[in-house]
Amino acid sequence: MYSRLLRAFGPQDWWPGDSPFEVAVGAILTQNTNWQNVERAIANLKSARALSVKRLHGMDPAELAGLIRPAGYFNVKAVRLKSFVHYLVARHGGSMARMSRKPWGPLREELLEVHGVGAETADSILLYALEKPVFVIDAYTKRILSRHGVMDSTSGYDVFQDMFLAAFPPMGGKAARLVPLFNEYHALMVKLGKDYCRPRHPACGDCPLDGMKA
DNA sequence: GACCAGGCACATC
DNA sequence: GATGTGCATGGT
Repeated sequence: MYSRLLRAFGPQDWWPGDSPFEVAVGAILTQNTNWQNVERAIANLKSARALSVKRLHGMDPAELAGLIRPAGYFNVKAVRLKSFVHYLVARHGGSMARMSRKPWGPLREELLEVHGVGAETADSILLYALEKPVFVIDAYTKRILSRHGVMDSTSGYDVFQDMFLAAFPPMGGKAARLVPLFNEYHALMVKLGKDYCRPRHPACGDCPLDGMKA
């Protein structure tokens, strides 16, 4: 699947934030939200000089909500951003670099404890901000795999993720090599989901995956 | 005007 | 454990 998608679409050069912290903020803002709207919110934060751990940590949630308004769910996401920043300060001295020194297994457990950070957001932060070898499952991935008969659509997040990981050989101490692959693979799934495997489009005649056997 | 977008927490059965 | 609901803006 990866080979076909890469051949069809080319590298996606995905999620280029200016810093790991910005990527983590984007991961929360993009929950169930178009990335274009997230970019507006991030631009607002930047022009307010608010895109830093220190500024967000001290900011009133209502003020933060006003800045991230274009991303939707702004009241909810303001609280979630505050929760994440609080966690980052309390557990890692406010530093993504220090956070990254921990193995991703314990980090994932910590992130899932943060209010507003679920499995996908946690894995997105681990892969795209901290460059840990974790595969991200999202609505696109679930739709594509279930529609192509690879997975049951009702299966949970971990079932999808385990299936993906099982498809790769054990890497031992070289798991870091999977990071660029997982990064690109997930981005290609999103591309396919956006352009071909859309909701209420059961048949997509020129899908790059047509003819594959599950 | 309907549908969609890189989820999550919480309530209810 | 499965299912339903609120959260909200902006593009197509």
